[in-house]
Amino acid sequence: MERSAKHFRKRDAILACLRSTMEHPSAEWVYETVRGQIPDISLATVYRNLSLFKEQGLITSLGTVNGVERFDANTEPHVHFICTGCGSVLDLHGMEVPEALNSAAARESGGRVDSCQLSFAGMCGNCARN
Amino acid sequence: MERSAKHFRKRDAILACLRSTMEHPSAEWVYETVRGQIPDISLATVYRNLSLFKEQGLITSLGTVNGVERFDANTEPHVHFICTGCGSVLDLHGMEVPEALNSAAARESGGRVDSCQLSFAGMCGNCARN
DNA sequence: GTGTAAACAAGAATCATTCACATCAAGGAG
DNA sequence: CTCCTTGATGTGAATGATTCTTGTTTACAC
Repeated sequence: MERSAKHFRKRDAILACLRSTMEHPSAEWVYETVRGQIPDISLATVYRNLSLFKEQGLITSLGTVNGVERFDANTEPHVHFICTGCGSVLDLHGMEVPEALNSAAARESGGRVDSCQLSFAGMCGNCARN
Repeated sequence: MERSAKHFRKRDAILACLRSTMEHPSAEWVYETVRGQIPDISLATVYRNLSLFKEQGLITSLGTVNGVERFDANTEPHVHFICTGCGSVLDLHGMEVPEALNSAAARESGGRVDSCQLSFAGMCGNCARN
């Protein structure tokens, strides 16, 4: 049975927020941003829905940057650059993880490979200048 | 000036512990393990020295697995397999991150690349069977 | 209306990590 | 040897991100 849009107002707003940004945001960032439209949303709702989306495969986690988890609504495999200065995260385009690595990983681990993550860390242009 | 070995007894024990295991351990694991030899070591000392070693480049961090940070005394670039079931981490040998990606990352990010991490996530042989 | 189930808010609880501060050990100067 | 400085440490409190608990609200089915 279809549910009304209103029933999922907040859940949808959280997902829409993630999908409309290139920020690779934290839970806190999503909370602050969604609060602009829906002032009575709570942080627990953001956390609850983020982990739901993650289970459902609608978003992925980049892991933690400076102790806080960062999310990405772009579930296509792609490469990240993480600035250790300011914590910003960029997508790097035009780079593929060679497919051969994936099956080699499955073979070597003796198990099942679900995902793969390639990321570079360093200083972004801004932070490198300071 | 050289310092006596005794002055760094605990610091050295922490580093030795990291170097003698393939566990990719957490701070807690290091604490419990070193405590076998040095019962009066404290968890703060473990944390303190781990972040010191990290600054000095003697160890690297894998990032967090299930909310806890994991360390690796093998600073050679290599690939990891992380089991999302039991949290174990394996080294995958015979895989290189193509060098071309590194310079492409530096170019695209407009900054400086310090490190690179490639990891696969999935279920290890044991966990996949359950 | 009544019942049901999911979504939610608020705040408490948890847990990894860090901090503040007092203490201790080692080495050098006198 | 005694004083002094320096860095390493233990203890316990503090922090901060994340999760849990409980009671409330919402939308829908009957």
